[in-house]
Amino acid sequence: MSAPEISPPTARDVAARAGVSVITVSRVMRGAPNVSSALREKVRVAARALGYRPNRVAGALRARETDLVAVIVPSMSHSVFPEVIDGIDHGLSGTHLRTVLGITHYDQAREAAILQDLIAWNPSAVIISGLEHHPEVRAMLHAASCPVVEVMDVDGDPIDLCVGTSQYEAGELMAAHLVETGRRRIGYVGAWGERPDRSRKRREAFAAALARRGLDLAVHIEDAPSSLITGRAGCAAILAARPDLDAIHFANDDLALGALFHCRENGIEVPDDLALAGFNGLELVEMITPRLTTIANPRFEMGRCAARMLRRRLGSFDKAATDQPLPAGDVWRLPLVLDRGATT
Amino acid sequence: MSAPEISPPTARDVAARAGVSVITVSRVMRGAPNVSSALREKVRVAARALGYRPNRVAGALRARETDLVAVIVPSMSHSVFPEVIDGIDHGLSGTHLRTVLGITHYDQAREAAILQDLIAWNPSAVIISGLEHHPEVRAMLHAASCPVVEVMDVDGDPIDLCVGTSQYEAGELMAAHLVETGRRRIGYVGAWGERPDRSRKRREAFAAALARRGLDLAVHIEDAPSSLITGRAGCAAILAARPDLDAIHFANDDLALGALFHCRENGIEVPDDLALAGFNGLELVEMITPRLTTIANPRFEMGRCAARMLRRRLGSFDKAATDQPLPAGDVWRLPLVLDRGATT
DNA sequence: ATGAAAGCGCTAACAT
DNA sequence: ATGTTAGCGCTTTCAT
Repeated sequence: MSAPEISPPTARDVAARAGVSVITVSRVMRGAPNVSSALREKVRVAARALGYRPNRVAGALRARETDLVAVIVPSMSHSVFPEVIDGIDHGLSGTHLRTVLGITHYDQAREAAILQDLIAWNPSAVIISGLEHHPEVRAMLHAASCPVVEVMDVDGDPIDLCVGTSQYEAGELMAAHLVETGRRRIGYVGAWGERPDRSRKRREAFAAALARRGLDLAVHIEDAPSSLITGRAGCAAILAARPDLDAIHFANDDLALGALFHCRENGIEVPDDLALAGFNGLELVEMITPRLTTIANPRFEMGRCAARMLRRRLGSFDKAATDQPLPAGDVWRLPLVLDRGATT
Repeated sequence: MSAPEISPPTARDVAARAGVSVITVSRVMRGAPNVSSALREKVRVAARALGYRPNRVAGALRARETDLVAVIVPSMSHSVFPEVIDGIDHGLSGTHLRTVLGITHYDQAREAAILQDLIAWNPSAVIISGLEHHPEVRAMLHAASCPVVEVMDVDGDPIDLCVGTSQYEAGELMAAHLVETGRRRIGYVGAWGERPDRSRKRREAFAAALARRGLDLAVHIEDAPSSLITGRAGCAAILAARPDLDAIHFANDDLALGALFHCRENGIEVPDDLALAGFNGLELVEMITPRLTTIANPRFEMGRCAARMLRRRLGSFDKAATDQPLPAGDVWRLPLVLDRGATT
């Protein structure tokens, strides 16, 4: 509280103590070449004695290199984006790169404001969720003087780097599976204006794939954020309109799981009366009985790949890791895996 | 790729265009007083024309105020910490404060390294999970020239600010509930060396409260990270040793949920044969049948309060929000709410 | 291999 | 109300 507010030691203090110039301190601290081991050692001793840590803000200003990675995601309230962030953090470990977080809450205006604010930090990279952005956001990303990774989705026109899965592939995969296992009266339940846009892409691909097979799709979109409760409500709603359905595909696993509760409470046998299918491949979905059908979306891996892609671009494979050969190209499409669950 | 790498406009450029001095530009951009509306307008026009955004790194260096909040959490792989971060982000909105993230993976050495790295950014505040830290971490936090909030737990000796719930209270609450509802042969299942330490505190309080009632506690700790799978395994293991148990308290809801699957698969009636109790109050636990007993831990709210506490300390209630009166004191203990679930 | 000088882009402190 | 000067702490550039 009433601490004397002592300011931390600077490179000058270390230089004075070690009897060298500030620039030598700078070189030693950065591990730069051209310092004799004698001086190197003197500086190390002095720095340790004073508890010196280089001020990253000053270094960043002068070197025009902040080592900050702006990570912009739409939400933290389901496990998808935290897992992506976890993957990013994992992929960034061993570098000095640090994640600065922005949460848009699926609000494009907010996304623009956050990006603007983060870009003012002169980040070393931007990782942003999705390929669909407000024109202003696209413009800012294009103008950014750092690498940009768009993560999650590969169906579109990336600004720079991109890693994700194909939403179209997901929709087709699920349509093929449900039809192959004999379903013909198929519904789809989404939530909250289909945020993120990826869910709309999946639905459209799903509907198109069914159409190609001569089937149509009953669609119901709940006007509420995606959650178990919303899934339960959505399931009830679509069945009220179409009690004959033999399969429902949900925008994600949370909704599908909520639907499972509706079915349990109403004596609907899953998957015999009704198949339930989600998207994401959450751990829970793979444990619950009956197991739901889903598509495993590699969330952690997408984050990890985004980080590795950045490091490749930034040339920051300082520590090890260069041994693992990275894929070539600026768009990495990761595989989706169908989990048939109990629907066979 | 081969972009001309044009450097963004600076305050000088704006000043030149507006025919004023740089300091006037600075004052206008910060909304500082003592600028005539005529100049203010000129600067605004010039700034907009050039697409000028003040460089936050330079501003931070000079003003010795970064507006970065170092947020250090142990994990992103279950929903607890993402929700805390969501709360922090919410509580920080309307300020220029930005979250810089560090994930320790429950590794104290890593925690120290991350903190050291983040402190070198001269953050405006540190929010860190838990009260138990490596001595080196405690020392760094004490030496930090910014406010520090320890979040999650209030049972201990806070360094500065603190907001969380009482783990001891949680343990006692659950013991009282299980005993009141007639259980007498009680077990406890934890995971992974009881990380975070809070789970150990809860277990100890739980055991002590049972002891006061003349009951002892069968304890089993799985050596694996907390997850549904681990909960299922832990439940099986403790029942193998103690098939007579009539209640098991798990370190968290994930474990308890996994246990529920074990019970289902083995014809154990919950809660009639065996009561299952967790901790956290996850949405899912409140929907599943039978509903598990749990204690709602206000994760989002803890994050939000941490941010509000900081803003109080930093005096950054710039926009509105001052109307909501903040609690006094530097330690906020938030309430825990028992959710009896199906165990009555 | 080492250092001196200059300056990154901004804002505090001090004029006027 | 406006500007001038200085300098945050570091690293680039250019000597030596």
